[in-house]
Amino acid sequence: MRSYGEYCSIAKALDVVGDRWTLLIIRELLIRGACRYTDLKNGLPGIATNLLSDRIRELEAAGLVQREDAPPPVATTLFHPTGAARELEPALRALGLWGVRFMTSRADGDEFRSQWFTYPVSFFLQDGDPDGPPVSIELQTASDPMVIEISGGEVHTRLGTATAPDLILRGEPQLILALLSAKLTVAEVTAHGLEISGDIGLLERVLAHDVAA
Amino acid sequence: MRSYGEYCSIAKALDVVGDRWTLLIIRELLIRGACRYTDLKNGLPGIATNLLSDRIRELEAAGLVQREDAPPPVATTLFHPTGAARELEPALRALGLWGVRFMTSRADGDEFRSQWFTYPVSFFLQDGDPDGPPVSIELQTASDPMVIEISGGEVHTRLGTATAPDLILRGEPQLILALLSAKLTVAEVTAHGLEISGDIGLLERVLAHDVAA
DNA sequence: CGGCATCCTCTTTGATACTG
DNA sequence: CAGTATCAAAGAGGATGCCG
Repeated sequence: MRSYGEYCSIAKALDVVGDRWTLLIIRELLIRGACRYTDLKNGLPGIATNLLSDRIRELEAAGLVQREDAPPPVATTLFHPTGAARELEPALRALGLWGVRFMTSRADGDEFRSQWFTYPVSFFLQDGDPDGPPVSIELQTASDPMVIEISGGEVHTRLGTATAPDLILRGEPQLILALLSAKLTVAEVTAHGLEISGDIGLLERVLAHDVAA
Repeated sequence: MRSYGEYCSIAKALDVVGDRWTLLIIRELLIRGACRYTDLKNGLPGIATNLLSDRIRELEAAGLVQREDAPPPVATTLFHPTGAARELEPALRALGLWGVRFMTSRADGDEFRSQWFTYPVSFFLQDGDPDGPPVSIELQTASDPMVIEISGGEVHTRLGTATAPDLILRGEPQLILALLSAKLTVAEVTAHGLEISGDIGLLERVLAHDVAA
């Protein structure tokens, strides 16, 4: 990217991460941790492969990505986010929170990946009963399954399935999001086709009732 | 900007403000409030005038800017930031804080405008003595003069001069920044050419000693 | 298959000149 | 003051080829 040539910390930050796709690459690396090239490509639908390779190299040069030629059994290149990249998390969180306003409907053709639930979950869910038992919620969409684990006051997410989820939400991501953000009620999302099975009362424990969004 | 086509709030945010120059236009509007076209152009050195006019129109369409054809005596168009634009402030703050790491030296040819001090001042200064008397610090660089006003626990900045500043800092912005961020001492910045006059002890009151940057 | 590089087309940006 | 108009240069997108 061509520098803005401004002695301003916002402009300097954008000199490094303001290029198209760059912040989304950081998003994938922060959500998923070290990724293979193919993981990144899958998490960034629409990116041209030459652009991805260019951006990775630029991020390496800027010290935001570290490349590791992993030996067998991995036998592939892993791209790690560095500390400087992790320090961008507050900026990504702030942008993501601001962008929630555009998520009420899903544009035709918009791609979706389960891991993108990570930020919204962190915005909208909290453990309302830190002393309660550990519970898990499985999210099933057209993308990979994902699990929200609530335990001891902490809310975590990961790709994968739960062995015995306490609650399963199955359907369109925008319905799951409407439910988690309390924009729609259980009755409403069910009417729109979301399949809910398990301990519905669990939602009371995790829904944050004080989000400024 | 071409949409990323991803159902992710970060991608959606970048669909709106991810274009080159867009966040910097928001920066100017948030720092200065309603601006004339010429103010924006002056605060965005390097932008092509056709791009500025394009971006303003896009921001208007997105509901981040409101145009006002001010009647006399102003007799010019004013561009106001909307509430949605103001809600981007946390994102700009986070990016600006991250970008402070690139401010230790000033690249050759980097432009500077006094109002860009606003965010760094908010990062690094605080009123350590909320019950103390109101004081003001005037910053004099090659750009317009600027005033930091400390009073009742609050720190404010504005373009302009103070009638009787308690402290004047005059010299290169990177030296002022090094002083405010406590990267260099008074003795060091003075040795590098910063002219300091007035109540130096005042710095003790305002330097935040606990910034995570 | 994973990690690119090349080629080509199309879009966006930048620089400058000009206008009501 | 607040833009348009024009044109060259850079960047993005898409397809495909290559090599371990």
